[in-house]
Amino acid sequence: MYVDVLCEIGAKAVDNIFEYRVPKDIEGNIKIGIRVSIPFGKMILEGFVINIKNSSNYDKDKIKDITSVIDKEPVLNKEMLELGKYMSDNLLCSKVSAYQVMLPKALKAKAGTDIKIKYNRYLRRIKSIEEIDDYIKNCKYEGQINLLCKLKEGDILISKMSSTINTIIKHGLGVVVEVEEKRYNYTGLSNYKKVTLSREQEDVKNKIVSSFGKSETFLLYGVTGSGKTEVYMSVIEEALKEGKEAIMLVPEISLTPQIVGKFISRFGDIISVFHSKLSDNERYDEYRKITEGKSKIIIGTRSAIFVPFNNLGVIIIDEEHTSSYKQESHPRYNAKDIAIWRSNYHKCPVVMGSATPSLESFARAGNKVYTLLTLSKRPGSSTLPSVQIVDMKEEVKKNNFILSSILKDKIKEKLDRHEQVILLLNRRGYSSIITCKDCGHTEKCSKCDISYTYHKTSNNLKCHYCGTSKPLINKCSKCGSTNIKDYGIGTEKLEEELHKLYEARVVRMDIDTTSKKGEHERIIDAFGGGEYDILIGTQMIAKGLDFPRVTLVGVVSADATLSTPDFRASENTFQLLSQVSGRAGRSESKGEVIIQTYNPDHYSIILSKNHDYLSFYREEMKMRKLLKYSPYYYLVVVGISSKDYDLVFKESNKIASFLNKNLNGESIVLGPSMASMFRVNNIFHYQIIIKYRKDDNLIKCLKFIDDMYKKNNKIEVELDFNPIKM
DNA sequence: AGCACGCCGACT
DNA sequence: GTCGGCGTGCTC
Repeated sequence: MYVDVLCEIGAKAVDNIFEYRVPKDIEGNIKIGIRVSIPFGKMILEGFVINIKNSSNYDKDKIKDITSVIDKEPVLNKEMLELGKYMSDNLLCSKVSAYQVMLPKALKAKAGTDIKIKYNRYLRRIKSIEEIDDYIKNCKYEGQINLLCKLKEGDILISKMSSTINTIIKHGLGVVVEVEEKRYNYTGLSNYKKVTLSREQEDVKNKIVSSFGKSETFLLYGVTGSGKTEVYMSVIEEALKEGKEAIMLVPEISLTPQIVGKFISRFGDIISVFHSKLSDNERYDEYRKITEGKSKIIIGTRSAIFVPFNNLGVIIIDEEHTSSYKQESHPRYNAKDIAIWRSNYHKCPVVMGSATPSLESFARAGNKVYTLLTLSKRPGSSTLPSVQIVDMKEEVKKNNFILSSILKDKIKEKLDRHEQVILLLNRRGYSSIITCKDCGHTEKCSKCDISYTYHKTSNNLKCHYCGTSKPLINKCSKCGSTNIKDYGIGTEKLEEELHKLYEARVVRMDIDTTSKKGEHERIIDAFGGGEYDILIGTQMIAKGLDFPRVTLVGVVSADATLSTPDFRASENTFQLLSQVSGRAGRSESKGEVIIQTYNPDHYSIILSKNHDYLSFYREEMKMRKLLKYSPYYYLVVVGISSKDYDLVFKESNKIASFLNKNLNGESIVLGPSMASMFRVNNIFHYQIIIKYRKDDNLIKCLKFIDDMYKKNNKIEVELDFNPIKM
């Protein structure tokens, strides 16, 4: 007996089938989709059995025996094997990576992984920030400085000990603590009551339920607060009644504990939950509940789309417009495409819901590719909040740099009435640019050419791209002047400003305050429970939160999103503003929203004022048509990167001229141009953008390029179909 | 990914 | 003369 094995190594050069012989005594244990241990060169690796056969064409003297069979039952079923094939053919990703991404870490092919980690070790600070800074001043080792700067920000997860860590401990600056990663249990909301659906909700539900057994994609366009979650739950209930299973994707579960709470209250323990903060063990536990048939519903982020249900009844994708459904690293898949593939396989409907659908989805609904369903009313008495736009150009003249007069007054008014306020500022840290007033030099990360962000809490300069930190400098690194000024407002500075202006209890929520597990929920619960008056945060506060006592939402700067170098900047701005506006006035009291901007005439801002999605859609579609962007054209980004600057430049041009010659006349090849983050971690990035409608040569050409550079390990070529960030 | 093979600079 | 730098290519 012989087998085709896909080995664990992700490198492109090894992403091929290797043939092995199966010793007689373990033949009975071999199944397709099972993991095996194999000798590979001088190593012992793991791999997936992709095929079983009786003979082999490979040189009889060179073929080796399988070492052992790892699993009792296959980790990949027939559907997963087919899906992996589809992914590697269509995304041009490596075959192994397609399979690995479907599995929890405990079931991935990876020699030496024994998922039994019960404790995590952290390095914890035991001296004050000032004392650490003093030590850094006399320290000349970059590794220590970087680590100490991180230590000032909080505990550091340690994967293995190093001399750097030992030195820090020896000097009494930190200690190693072992923390048990507790099971992350969601408790159901005790006060949750199943509500009766409105007429409109009932209609929508019936349309979805009547498509059970068919592969159909619905776009559920429902204004914020129109009760999409209730519809999802009753659809899932119907699927369960038919003995089927359901997948529900959400943008980021720790952002939406309230939704999870509702589900658990209604459906109990037949739910598995997947989110980014689960430990490997916890994820494996949740996964096993599914493979053992104990779970019928999975609620989770992107990767939950792969769970091996055998009798899938419905797939729901909430907030379908969010970028998190697209994976931004190696198998660059979009969970929405996987959902549609699985819906074809299982003959079940897909429901994508949003108050501000992506232009792509809404256009498909217009072309009847998706079926449009609408929820236009907010059930009960709550109404959409009133939105006011403030021109910050005028406010600056009055010396109001952070908060406008009107926003200041409104905050005061709400505080006096003991109501709550949410302030959104899509930029973390204290200030975003550190500039020398004498020579104009801006402090930038030495590896990435990105301006440092100053974090006052830890007194660090931090590169938001590569994550390295160094202490704040007090003189210009170019001319030595001490005349240094910081510009730009981040959440930390906003917090400080609020403390100056009001006697209020303020809580800040951004990556820097929520990196610890469970911290997210703690802040949300504490704010919801009235322990704070003002919640400030980055866009992570915009999604899915529901606080009845919030009557004012302030957008401190709508321009941060609008000015990103991305053709979706307007769309993202409109979505963010609409979404954050929906946080105000979730109950009887009418909510108010104040948007501060330097671009008060921009259509994405004006139209969000009236919650006018349809006008925004029409306006933005005109731009997309004019500029030949999605959804009128499909996009592929060919990313070319290398440590060698000259080589990237040369090869990028080669690739571009090859594409120009070989693609059909209708496709547009742009570039090569420097990527928006040209140098990150000392690697240079170029990109070529291809816009196309239909091009039979496209996949062939890209596959050719991909194969060609598989052999070249000096240069990395990465293909991104329908990119979200550019 | 890891390891061997192979071709050029600085040392006991 | 050799030791060792890491560039290149292979692994069923």
